[in-house]
Amino acid sequence: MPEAGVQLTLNLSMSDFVPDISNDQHAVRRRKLDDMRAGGFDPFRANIAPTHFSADAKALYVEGQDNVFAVTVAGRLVTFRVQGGSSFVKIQDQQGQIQLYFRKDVLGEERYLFFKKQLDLGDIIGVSGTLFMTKTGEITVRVDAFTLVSKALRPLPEKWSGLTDAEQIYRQRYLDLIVNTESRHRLMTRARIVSAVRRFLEDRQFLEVETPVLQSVAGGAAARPFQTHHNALDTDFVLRISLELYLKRMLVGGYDRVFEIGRNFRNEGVSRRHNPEFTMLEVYQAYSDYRGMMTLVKDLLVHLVRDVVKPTEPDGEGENAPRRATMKIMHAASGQEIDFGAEWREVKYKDLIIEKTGDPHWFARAKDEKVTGVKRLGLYADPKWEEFELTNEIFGKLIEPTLIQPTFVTHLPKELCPLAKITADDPTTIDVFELIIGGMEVAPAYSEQNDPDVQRAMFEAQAGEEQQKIDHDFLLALEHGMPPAGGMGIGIDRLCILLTGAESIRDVILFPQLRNAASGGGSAS
RNA sequence: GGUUUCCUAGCUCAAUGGUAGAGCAGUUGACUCUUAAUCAAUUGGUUCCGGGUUCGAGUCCCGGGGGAACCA
Repeated sequence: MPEAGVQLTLNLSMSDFVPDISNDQHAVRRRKLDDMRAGGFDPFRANIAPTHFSADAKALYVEGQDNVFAVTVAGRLVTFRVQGGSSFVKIQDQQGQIQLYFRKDVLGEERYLFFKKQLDLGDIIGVSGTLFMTKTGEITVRVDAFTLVSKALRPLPEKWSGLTDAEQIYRQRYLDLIVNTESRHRLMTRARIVSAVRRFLEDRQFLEVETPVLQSVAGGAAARPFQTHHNALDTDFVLRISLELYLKRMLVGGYDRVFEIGRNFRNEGVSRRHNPEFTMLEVYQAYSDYRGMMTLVKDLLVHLVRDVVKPTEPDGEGENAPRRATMKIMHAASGQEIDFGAEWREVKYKDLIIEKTGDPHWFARAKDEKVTGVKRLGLYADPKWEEFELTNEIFGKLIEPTLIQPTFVTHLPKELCPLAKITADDPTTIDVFELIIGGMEVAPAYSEQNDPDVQRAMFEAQAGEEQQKIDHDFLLALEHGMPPAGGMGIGIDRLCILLTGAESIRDVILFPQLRNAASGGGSAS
């Protein structure tokens, strides 16, 4: 065995850098890098100018026109098949993979040997050459020249199984993206969804704005905020839990159609459905109301399914049947297909509760009768809960999870949200809907409360002992007059779970929040 | 926060309480149209960390760390 100490010697000034993992493959790759540098070539100082991404390059090829189209492409080496004097490898870029064909008689002895001996899976290279089709029908670049532009000092995960360890997938997402095609596509779809949402709203004259993350009062939702501190101002801040109150100030300011796509932070549990930081879309439209928002959100989701996700289904029998466009997306948890193309159900909250309890007079029952009723349905009921909480337990546990197809649940009890307008003919409910899809709340929307006096009363009632949590600056804004408006919010992460068929919120967030990794020598106390 | 469960080579996984293995990757060699290329040889281990039981612990027990699922 050669001297490992020599192999690991770095030609860099940061000589006290010690790799956390040192293994044979790492040492071999580092030695190759050292050899290259000793020979006067440093891959980290090299670059090339690609003319095409992989798929675009392949699309250039015209059948029968071998070695006519010249391209320069770049990417990471993901398969490496050396076969004596000729070799097939594949590189991967943002669009996918493309095969490259290296020949000793084209490149010459020296360059071919460099290719064969100094390159490893995971390295990033650029090549120039011409397109041709192999015997087996794969469009391939016949390489005339190549450059190594980045050396991978660590090996890629296994090519067939990919990376399966959930922890490593989240902590080293870049590896997941390199080797797991499904992850790469899912997270790319997320990026496209966000981008399509922006375009959809901009096409309808909505302005995208950015409001503060650091706030004095965390308003617009009921959640525990993260606390932080500004040193120079010597002031405590909280991270926002909602976008709502600042966007409404924009309505007061005369921006009639606004939206923000931004990160919210909630200092609560972490689960398959919850990440401490998550992305929220909120939209406000002056002179609209919750019914206007209903049309908007439905148009938006139909657009996203049809033009971004683009699901297909087999058109005919058999495994090789052609596929046709559909509006159905598989919902793994329920085993059902969600059909975004069908009529969307609209139903009042009260009607769902009455249906579930079988009691047409449920809302007139005394509190102890409601406690009994909830328990009879097999749920836990705490006598200390408010009446609306008892009722909402039925909705949350027994009704919401069963609403798989897109369903607008309207006219929720007014206690559930202090920021919406009271229904004209029913003082116990508000003019809102919650759009439920796949058993999850996807989008709540309101006819926004713009009466400053009613709003103040609602805040005061809700705050109870914690009057200091009332956002008086927001109330001051309302007193200057806010136009009637519809407002709507969509949890982007949950939307992406639905539209990509993901199982967990962590699968649609690039870097989900985890505990600090074990520091290696974790000692027992 | 509770219950269950997982952590072994770079990766994917084996191993009745009894010598820690395989595939891929790597290394060496052969091979000028391969498709998880093939063939031959071969390197590689703090079994998450710390204790304990035992003649003997990857395996059993206790504590800790991290992940996952379910519940709250």
